[in-house]
Amino acid sequence: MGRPAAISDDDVLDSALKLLAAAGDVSAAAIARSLAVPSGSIYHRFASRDHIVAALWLRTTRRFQDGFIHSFDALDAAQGARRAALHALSWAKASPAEATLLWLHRREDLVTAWPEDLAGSAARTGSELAVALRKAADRLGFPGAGLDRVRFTLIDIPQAAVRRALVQADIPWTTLESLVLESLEALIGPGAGAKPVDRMTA
Amino acid sequence: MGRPAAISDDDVLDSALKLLAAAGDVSAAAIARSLAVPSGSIYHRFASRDHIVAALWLRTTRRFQDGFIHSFDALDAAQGARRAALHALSWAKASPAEATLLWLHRREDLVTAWPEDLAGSAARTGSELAVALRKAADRLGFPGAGLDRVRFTLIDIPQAAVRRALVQADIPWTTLESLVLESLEALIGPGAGAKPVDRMTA
DNA sequence: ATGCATATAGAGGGTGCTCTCTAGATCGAG
DNA sequence: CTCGATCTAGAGAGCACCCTCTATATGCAT
Repeated sequence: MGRPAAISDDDVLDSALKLLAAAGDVSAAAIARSLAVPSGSIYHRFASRDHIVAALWLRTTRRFQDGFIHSFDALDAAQGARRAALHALSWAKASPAEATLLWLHRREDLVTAWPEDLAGSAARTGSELAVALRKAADRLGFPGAGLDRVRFTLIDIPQAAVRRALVQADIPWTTLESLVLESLEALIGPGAGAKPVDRMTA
Repeated sequence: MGRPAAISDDDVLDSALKLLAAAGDVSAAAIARSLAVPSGSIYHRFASRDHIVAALWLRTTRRFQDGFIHSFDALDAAQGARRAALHALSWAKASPAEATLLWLHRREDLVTAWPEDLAGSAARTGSELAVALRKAADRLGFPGAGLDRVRFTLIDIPQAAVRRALVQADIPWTTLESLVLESLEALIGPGAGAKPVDRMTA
């Protein structure tokens, strides 16, 4: 088999995650320092710095998304939606560094040029989410452009709650859960979306 | 008076904003290239790269925040709240690059080390917002910890809508306005916050 | 034991950025 | 016109980082 590896691929990604959450960016050199190996060893596994961060982004996205999509496997659509919305909160609570990576940064800021050989993987991951949302929207009774409403409710608002938690450490998770659930009820609950709120006069 | 300046401070900030929105980060060298002046001229006005980005962040925050806080000057509190929530959308629509700067990046990622001499300015800006929110929360009938609810409704949810618009260009602004207003009505409208939604059984 | 596959080890070339320093240009005041 | 103030002009020192290259170590199969 050859000489055993001193570090694993996941070691590199874990180190990159730690550095990213702390400093806001990563360099291959910093990862190597953090792992106490020469930078050459890093490049033996990953073709470039961008490959490291892209792989980390993919791993993190899939870790979140698997649980998110799985949340829809409830008996009825409404309960699945509630579980999915709250999943972002519980996941972020358990994995704040990964949540920071996904939702406090832009993917294109993390990865300067997305590697060619990971494009397919990224596209597949994106499609999975799109399909799950489309299905959830249909089951909830929001076909067509109603998808925008469902996505805002199940993704954007929960992410906003997570951002708030990451920025303001003293806010109780229960408060955020309530706010997310109340919004959900108003936006995609029974009888929602019928008529918009009466406009302001000015 | 001395030799007239070829570029103004605002020219530097405008250039920095443009580069930031496009590439996700700025260098003093890139700003100099963009303005077609030697980098020395940049450092004649700003002590460091961090001073440039910090000044830009402050200018942008104040531009948004002035309008936001002003929105509360309505006859009744509820209307003021609606105007404030929608202000984020109209401002972002008019200034997408500035909205990108404020809400698609973390301040600490933009500015490596916040300059000492701008700390007071930043603190003052933060306090202004805190005071305005506190006052709005009280007027809306959400004292004490109710502030968290008001902040989520008037800041976090509108920002989530803006992020969605910046990421997904084809979503109609009217859709986002409806979603923001409906959430607002549910979270801080008349009779809101009384009882949380009935919990899921699992 | 020998060979091959697989890793580590570590130096260093090339690049780009931050910031400094000196020289020169351009204005108003007296 | 001369002086002082203010700015541009531009080179370059110092530094970090990306990535490559060669040399060397370690394990399994035969």
